Amino acid sequence: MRAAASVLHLDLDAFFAAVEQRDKPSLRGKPVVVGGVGGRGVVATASYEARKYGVRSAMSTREARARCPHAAFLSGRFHAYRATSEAVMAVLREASPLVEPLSLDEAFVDLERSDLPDHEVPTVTAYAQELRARVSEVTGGLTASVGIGTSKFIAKVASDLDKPDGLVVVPPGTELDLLRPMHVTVIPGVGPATAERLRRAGIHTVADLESVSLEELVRLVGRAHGHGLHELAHARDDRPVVPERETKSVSVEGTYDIDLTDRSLMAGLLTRQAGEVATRLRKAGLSGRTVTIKVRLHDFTTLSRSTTLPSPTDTATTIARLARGLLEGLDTSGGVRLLGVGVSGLADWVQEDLFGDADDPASDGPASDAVPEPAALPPTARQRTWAPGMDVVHDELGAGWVWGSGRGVVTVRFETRETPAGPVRSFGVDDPQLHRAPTEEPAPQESATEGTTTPERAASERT
DNA sequence: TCTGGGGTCCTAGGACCC
DNA sequence: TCTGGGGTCCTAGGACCC
Repeated sequence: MRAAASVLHLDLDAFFAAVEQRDKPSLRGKPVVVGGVGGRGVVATASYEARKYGVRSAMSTREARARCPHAAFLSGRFHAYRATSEAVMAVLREASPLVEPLSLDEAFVDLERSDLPDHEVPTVTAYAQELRARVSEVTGGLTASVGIGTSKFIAKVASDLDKPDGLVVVPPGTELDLLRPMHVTVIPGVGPATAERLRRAGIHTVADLESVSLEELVRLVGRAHGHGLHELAHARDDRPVVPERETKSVSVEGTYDIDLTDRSLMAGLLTRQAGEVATRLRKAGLSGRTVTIKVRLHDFTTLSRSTTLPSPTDTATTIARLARGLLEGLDTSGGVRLLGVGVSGLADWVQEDLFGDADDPASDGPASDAVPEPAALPPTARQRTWAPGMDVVHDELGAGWVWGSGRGVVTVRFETRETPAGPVRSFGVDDPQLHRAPTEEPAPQESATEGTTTPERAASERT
């Protein structure tokens, strides 16, 4: 904890929803929900208009629809969020070279490294107001909530106190007065499980926590967590603002609207995910030794299996083969709702594949999952390279599942016919080995409230 | 038809080495 | 032959965060 209030935390208000409202004037002043729009989607961000109806982050989209049926449900445009986020981070970096982004919409700024004459409360307050104005300027009117305090913990708590569009400075020396009446869940790291353990021990507020001895706390929640909680409960926090963190793992996962039971389908999906992981590893100049798969069963029990190579890889075929091998040891007969592949144990160097695949612990199974480049797209079709598996294929207006065990390039054709009842959508595939079915979701880039195609209509029509 | 996706960190047990 | 630590690496699961 510092002597001066020189740690700033900035949080963009309802960020994803705010970007959508900025870019689509028709959404301003209306409830907007950004998140997964499929059958098993959850809410990432709800605009303040939607929050009035009880819509919250992490709530299932199904429930959000029930609470606020007239909201616009959007699946998100991450390139727009990233671009806006980068503009904000650039503003913060003008203020201080020490900026630590926590996510697209949040960052810490170390004001000790700014050119402020001092860090007295009036000085940092005026400075933060300037910063908020700059953020609004470069983002086309987005608002941010800011907290300033003597540590990361206090700054973060402060930014939460006056949302949205607020600014709170916690004067040095008043930290415990602020924290003591608050519920233990204000402390980062205290989630539902820890809160429940503490509750059973009669600990509800930070003041309660403050009076618990370190030994008791370690007994309750474990060594590392206990020490951390003990410090934060006394408002002691010396964590520095660190601008860059090393990546520890890279992973891709997906939850499917319908539980998977077909093992070859699962193998195909893992293969595709492995390809995405490999691509991202290479882009980042990374490779890793440990390949992990994640499998969530129909009843939500989550399993992981991992294997470690003698040397790092960034090769799609190797990651895919290991992932498929790990799946083989699992009983998935009850159905699988989520599959994922990750690589950890990262090295920032890429080594030539000196040993070929001979050293792989799981060198059985097919290795050919090379994927050809897709051809140029005709206007009414989407051409997809195909590995065994399942995929959502979409154009601007509709979407459908396509799955199969064939390989190669498949063309999916979309047609719109005008009828007295309105436009009718259809789609078909040119490979008899592939099957198709409509999904419950509209095309990912479309708002559900603006879609013109119902799943039923898509299902009833085919070429 | 409750419950995303991409991460981080911690714990605990077993293998193995000295 | 029995007793014993400590340290490191690996695996699996869980809590948490945004």
